[in-house]
Amino acid sequence: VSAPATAARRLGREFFARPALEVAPDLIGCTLLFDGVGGTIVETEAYDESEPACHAYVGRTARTAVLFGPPAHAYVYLSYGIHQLFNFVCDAEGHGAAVLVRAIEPHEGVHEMWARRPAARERGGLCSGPGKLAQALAIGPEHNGRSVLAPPFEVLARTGQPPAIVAGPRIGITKAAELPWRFLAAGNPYTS
DNA sequence: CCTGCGATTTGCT
DNA sequence: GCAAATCGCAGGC
Repeated sequence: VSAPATAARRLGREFFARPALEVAPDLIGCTLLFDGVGGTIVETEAYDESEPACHAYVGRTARTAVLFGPPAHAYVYLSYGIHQLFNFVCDAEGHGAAVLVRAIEPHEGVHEMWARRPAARERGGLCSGPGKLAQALAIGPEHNGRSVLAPPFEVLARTGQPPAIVAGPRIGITKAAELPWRFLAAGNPYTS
């Protein structure tokens, strides 16, 4: 992937300055790179302050401040005391919303991913889950609040035809579990 | 292959 | 004090 070719595909702030429910399916098929390591986004979930599964539901706190900040920034937090989860902050500044990236199809820097995730048994397990993804790309709490429009982040628009997308309920939540706000690339084997 | 459980920390009640 | 946007391993079939 040459630098001039990727520069033209780079997503801008306006892409993320929309409701998370619009951004989440639009991200399927886009490319996420962190320090040159990453691949094609194949699974996302939308979260919005209007529903209780979203951390922003409780209002602005020290933890959720980033969610209410400007869009196109990273929201990274610790889940179950062990796993880092990476989200794109979405919607207008002042509105708490985000899209969780749950899985990518590995393309760039696959060797680094294997080094960081020796527990993965096959290529399909490198980035097939939000915790795995953050570990494979070496995204951590130090990146919370960072802009995704500048290095080490690089987010690229898809090329070619839009992929087939299927929606379903979000994973691992107990509140608002009925909302079909999870989006997957149809038939893709690199999902969680 | 599939199911069940422990890990480990933070934020909010 | 407890629940949490998960993962990997052990053990059983």
